Amino acid sequence: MNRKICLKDIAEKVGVSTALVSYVLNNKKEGRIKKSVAEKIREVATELNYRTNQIAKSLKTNRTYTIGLIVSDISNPFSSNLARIIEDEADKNNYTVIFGSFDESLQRSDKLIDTFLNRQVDGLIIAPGENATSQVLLLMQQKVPFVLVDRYFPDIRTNYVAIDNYSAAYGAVEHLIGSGFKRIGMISFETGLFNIKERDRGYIAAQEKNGIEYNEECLIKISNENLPADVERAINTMLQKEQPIDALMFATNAIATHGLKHIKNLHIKVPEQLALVSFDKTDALDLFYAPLTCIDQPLAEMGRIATKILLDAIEGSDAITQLNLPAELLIRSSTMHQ
Amino acid sequence: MNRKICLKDIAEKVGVSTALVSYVLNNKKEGRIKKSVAEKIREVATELNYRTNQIAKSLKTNRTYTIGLIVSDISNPFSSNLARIIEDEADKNNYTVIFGSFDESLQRSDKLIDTFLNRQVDGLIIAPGENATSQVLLLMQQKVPFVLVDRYFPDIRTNYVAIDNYSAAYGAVEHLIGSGFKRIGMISFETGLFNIKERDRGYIAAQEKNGIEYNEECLIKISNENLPADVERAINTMLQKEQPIDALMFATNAIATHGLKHIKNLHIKVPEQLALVSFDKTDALDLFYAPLTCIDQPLAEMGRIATKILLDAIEGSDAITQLNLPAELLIRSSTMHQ
DNA sequence: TAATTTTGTTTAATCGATTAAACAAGGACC
DNA sequence: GGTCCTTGTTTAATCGATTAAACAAAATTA
Repeated sequence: MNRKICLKDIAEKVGVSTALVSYVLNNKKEGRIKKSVAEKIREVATELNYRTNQIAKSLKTNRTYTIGLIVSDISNPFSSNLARIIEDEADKNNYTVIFGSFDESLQRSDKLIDTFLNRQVDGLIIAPGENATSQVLLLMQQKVPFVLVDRYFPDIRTNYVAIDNYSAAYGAVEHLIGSGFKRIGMISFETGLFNIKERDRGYIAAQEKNGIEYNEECLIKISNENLPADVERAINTMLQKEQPIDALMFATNAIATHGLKHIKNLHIKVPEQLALVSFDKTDALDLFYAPLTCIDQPLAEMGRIATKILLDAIEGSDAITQLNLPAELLIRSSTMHQ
Repeated sequence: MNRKICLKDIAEKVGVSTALVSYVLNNKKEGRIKKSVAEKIREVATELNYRTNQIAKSLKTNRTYTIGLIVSDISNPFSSNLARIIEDEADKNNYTVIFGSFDESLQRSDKLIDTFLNRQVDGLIIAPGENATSQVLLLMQQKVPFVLVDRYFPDIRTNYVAIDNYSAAYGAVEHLIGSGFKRIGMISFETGLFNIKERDRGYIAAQEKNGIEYNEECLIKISNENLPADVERAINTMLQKEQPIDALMFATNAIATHGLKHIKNLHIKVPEQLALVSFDKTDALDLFYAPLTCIDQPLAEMGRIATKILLDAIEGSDAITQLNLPAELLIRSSTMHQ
């Protein structure tokens, strides 16, 4: 790259000190600086095409106006949509976002946090993985401003914005039961993640509450590693029981996407043979032959609020905000008898 | 945040100069430093939980190990998938990615470039918008390392990685013609973007080459602003002609997604009444009742190569690499007569 | 007129690293 | 014993900003 123009270049050209240039370009000491000089400085700055070196500025001011976004996979539509909201909200406040995906690996998220802190981000927005409690505790101890989104730890007092997963699942199952479905399956993750466990719990509770005996075989927890194969196997299992399921719930959009591909291949009629509900809302769910009834998380709100909370924390607030927003159940063809 | 540990803290605790600490932690002057001292320094660094201040380091070394990714919308699956590839590739080389979406606004992309350059990114990966030529020329003039992806300008000699859009569209149309479809429509963007215009050109050329007279009414170019409404209108128009189309091609995944929703609502049989082809490959296209024949761009390759080219440029290479990769036509139900 | 205030600007320290160059002490060589 | 290397470490400049404090000159007040 070309040698860059710095304050000194402007200062020399105008014949003043760098301090004065800095004051002018930052609009400080407004009343004190002679108008003609200020004008001249601004003129020369534009003429030389001056560009603030944020790195130098950050070193001195101890603020990078950067926030780090850590998610499991930025290419998951949930994450990329969230990223977009956060980007916009950050931008409004002159922040820039750096991001990283940890693929549910504790080691990778450790490394990401480390990298981002080295880069002196002003704060972090994290959708933490399983077993990330020690990570989070460390951040608290180091007094790093951060907020968790989507996923959180009920036992740790941190900022977080998420939905009420229990109620969301509960509501979805009640809707299924109300629509006449009786043998409701669910594919979920074998995980310690609280948000997922809450979905499981809601699924179970709604059935018990409505006099449906909870059948262990109907809640299949798969691993993230072999997602596609595990989903297929789970569906096959639940359909091949002597009492096959008549409704199926997907705990996440990733499970749903693979589940739908399989169900499609099996030429199963939805909802006649099998009703379906999924968490999240994606284009893929819309375009399935029976558009899916889904639990639509208020992504825009989550992203906006999370960013807001983080920026407040960065500004020094030590309030802790914990928010469980309601998710909306969008009822569509996949659970409606014709 | 807590006061941070810096080199000086380690130096004082060990009783040496900061220079020595820096040498040790960066593994420089290997042979020269007494082993016991080096060990002690490393020990104290861990003990104090030292964290390099990358900002300070960057200021001195003039390298941030950051690359800026500028796309129209990070939440578009094409962009987020690309972002993920770039992230992984960057990470392998110890780079971090900052991103920004410009929503096809020239002004916003100008601002993003400005912000990123102020932050001293080492280089940029850009999927540039319409009329961005002056932007790009400016980057060249300032000798900023950058590479364009997906979109590029044929008249400007820059690094780029994209597909061969003309051939991709041409091939898709030939496939349609070969499958017996005769009145092929296309919904594209009214834009100056070369990659889109190439798709249009391929669409037209393939028909002419195969003795199908090109009908202007069958290529409808919409605007990005009212995409959903425009897509619906375009489809209606092409279906309501006295000679309705029997096949339709979507120029991008965004057009396709909205188009499919509409076609679904119209209960059109695919491919019996209307065959469909789309650029890009997304889950949504897979889950449509007739999985879409699509032009699958080699995203992973594009992302990897683009990153590689950029890193080379950052390292000082002034080679210009221009790559048009072939895209694969995935033939699926939406164009196959039963 | 002297003291004080205001206006306009500069000086110089600082942020936390890196790194060329200087320096000191010990060992090898003639 | 003097010269020259080696080895091991420190000094000090530097990156490009910010900003408290100092300073000088002009204007106001007493």
